[in-house]
Amino acid sequence: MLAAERQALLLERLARDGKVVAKEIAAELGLSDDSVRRDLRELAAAGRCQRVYGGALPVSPALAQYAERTLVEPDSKDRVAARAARLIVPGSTVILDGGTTTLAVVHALPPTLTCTIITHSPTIAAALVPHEGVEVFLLGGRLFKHSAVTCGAAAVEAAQAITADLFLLGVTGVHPTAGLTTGDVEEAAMKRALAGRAADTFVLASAEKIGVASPYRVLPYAEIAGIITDTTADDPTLAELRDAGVSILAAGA
Amino acid sequence: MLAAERQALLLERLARDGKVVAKEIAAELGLSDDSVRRDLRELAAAGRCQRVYGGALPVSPALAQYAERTLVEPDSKDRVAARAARLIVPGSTVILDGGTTTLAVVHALPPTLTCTIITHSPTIAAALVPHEGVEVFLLGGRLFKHSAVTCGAAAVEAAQAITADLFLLGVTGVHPTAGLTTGDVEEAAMKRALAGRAADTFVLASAEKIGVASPYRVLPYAEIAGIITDTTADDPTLAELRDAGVSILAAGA
DNA sequence: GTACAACGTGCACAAACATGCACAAGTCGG
DNA sequence: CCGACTTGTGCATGTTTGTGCACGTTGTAC
Repeated sequence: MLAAERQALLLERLARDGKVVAKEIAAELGLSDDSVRRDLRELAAAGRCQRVYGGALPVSPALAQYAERTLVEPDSKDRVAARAARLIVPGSTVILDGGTTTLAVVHALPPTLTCTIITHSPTIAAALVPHEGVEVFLLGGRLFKHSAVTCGAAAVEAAQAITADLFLLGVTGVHPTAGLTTGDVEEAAMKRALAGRAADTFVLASAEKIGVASPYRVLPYAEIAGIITDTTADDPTLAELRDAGVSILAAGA
Repeated sequence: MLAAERQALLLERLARDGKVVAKEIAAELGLSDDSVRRDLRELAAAGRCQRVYGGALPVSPALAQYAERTLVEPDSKDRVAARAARLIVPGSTVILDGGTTTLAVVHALPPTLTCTIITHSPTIAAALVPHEGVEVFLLGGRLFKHSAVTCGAAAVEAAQAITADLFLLGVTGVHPTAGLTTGDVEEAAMKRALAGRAADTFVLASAEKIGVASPYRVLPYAEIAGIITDTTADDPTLAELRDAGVSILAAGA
């Protein structure tokens, strides 16, 4: 096993789990603890991870926070994300929205996947670094502290320059009459702009978002290709949507 | 379970529940009360929580950062970063380069600082999220995996749209004849473009970078306002640079 | 004021660590 | 084609660091 290969794997684990325990990895890969420690030391020197007693943590505490959260409660988000990840065809160009659900999509990606991912979330971009085969394009603009994504006029303008096959859209509410909604007007505009740049838009909405309405409308149902949700049997809201002609992709448990 | 991981979890609980009871956490995580108490003591010493009889309470996030730095002995990067942070005038617009040294600058910023920071590093952007008073503008473009910053034509173009008072530039080598250098040609071009957008450019170079030459030239000495480094007495290279008219800012220990 | 819980400290043990060394694989120049 | 050199890996060494227990002390509650 090559050193570079090993280090790439370490970074990947770091991004996925939010931590790496030296001894565990060594046992798993069948090599000495020393080699793993050496690698972690090098990565830390290069500023790509933070060395701690017993293993290593990601550089950005913000990332660790997210990783920790998803680790503690492996919830419906992960199931939805796994289903969404399967929509990404090798070689295609995909726009990834910001948010914890789309971040989970990154963690669900096969490590060997080759594609182009466009995003307006620095967090998503940072999480994609270990994925060697993924070309990442970051949309610039003013950073909105609330959700840590770029929004506003500059970001919308930057979006106009790109075209993609698929847009994975995160929302905070999916409601039969209110439609697809989110909590910030600028974010809504940005999501709308991104939807306009992709051939197909799929909405990622775990069960707790179904039937919920947030203040700002993002898109009409006519402009999306489908909603990915974890199937909690017969949700009445879901049935209502399906009757209205919205395509539902169930993410099995 | 890693010690750092445990402490992160404690902080998370602290933020979520507003308090932590030592005994409860110990039982929940299946470790001794002592370890939890030790962790809480350390966190309290670092100013990240307030120790009380039976557990701990959160402390205002604004105070936390200051205290944290006083305990941990600053390495040369931190000293350089702290000196650089003092160059940032409230209300000004600053371009922050990518890299571990500039990331250290973010950590060295006073929590109450109000300014605008432009960066091409998603990591820097994410780290700035907690700084309420800092307006963050992220430059979009292709993400370079090696150093996790945006580079290339699109990023350079995005840079043309902005203007700043100050640019804090990170390099991998400062050499008397080779000049200011870095390890990637695209990165060098991006750094050059950023330097062109700021009134003043200061180079951040901790001691181990002085006298080192990397493959690609970034800027001639004539175009920078000065170099910030930690003063390791009389480095011959440093003297040579000073003789050549380069302004040196010493970051005291 | 007494009882009990929480606390800090010292100590011993174990785990993780850095370092030096030896060996194998690969590279380069002769 | 061969030998000197470099590089990476694993092992053995001594050192550092974290952990849990025992003990005496301090704070809180009744």
